[in-house]
Amino acid sequence: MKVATWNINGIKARLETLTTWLEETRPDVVCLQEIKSVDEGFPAAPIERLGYHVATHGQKGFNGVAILSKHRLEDVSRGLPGDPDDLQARYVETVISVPCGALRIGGLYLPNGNPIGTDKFTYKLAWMERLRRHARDRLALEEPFLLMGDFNVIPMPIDAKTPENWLGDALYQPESRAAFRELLGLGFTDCLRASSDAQIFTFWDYQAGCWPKNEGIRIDHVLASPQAADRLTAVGVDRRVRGWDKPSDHVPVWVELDVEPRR
DNA sequence: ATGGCCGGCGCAGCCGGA
Repeated sequence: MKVATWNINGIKARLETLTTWLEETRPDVVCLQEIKSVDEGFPAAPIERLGYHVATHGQKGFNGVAILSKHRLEDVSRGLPGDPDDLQARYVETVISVPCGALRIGGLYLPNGNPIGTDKFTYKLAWMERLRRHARDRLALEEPFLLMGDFNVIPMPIDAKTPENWLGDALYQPESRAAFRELLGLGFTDCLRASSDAQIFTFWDYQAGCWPKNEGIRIDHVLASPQAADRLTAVGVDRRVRGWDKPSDHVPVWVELDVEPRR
């Protein structure tokens, strides 16, 4: 089973890019971030025609997440628990039936947090604390669980081509990185880093020729619970998609899991 | 050459992004 995450930076601007990629790579499940659409405005029909069920959690203008799945979506929940006053659409979770049982998937769009020293950064850290609590509760279920999406955190110096350029940025603050490490410390595996020590990026800014110069960062992550990590068979980043016409500034990150029953 | 983008909203130019 192939499960992917992709910050598509606007579903309406990226629909053709998305359907082309879906037809080429045929993932079973896709978590999307930054759909920048309300639920009613999400172009579900062309995606459903490719065999996907669609669950959205959108808002007007920006943010917004979605899950696409070839398998029926069960128990879809929208929003990250812990703050009823938080109206930003950044988290969606679902359960999918697979041969070995249930696979739980949480798709997230973690706040950017820039500029530091403002309420935006405070919001980022508060959101990460809510995520830690929620993730802890989910891990207690001891089931295969993937927590994936645009984390807006550069975990380590190797995860940026030029880390010194990010020293004043919310994505690379000690507090942001520590909160990400705390998540891992709960028992998650950072799937990409577990599979390779290489420098691999998932985002290249549109500005300043970042893509041709390969001035990238790794901020899109797939975290696996122990029960999911135990079934991990492959990890990849679809880097080539950044070179397509009208690309998102992020590229898809995916994992493959063996979901067959064990004796 | 020392600056260079993009999407949404809505129809100009600002907001938000990373």
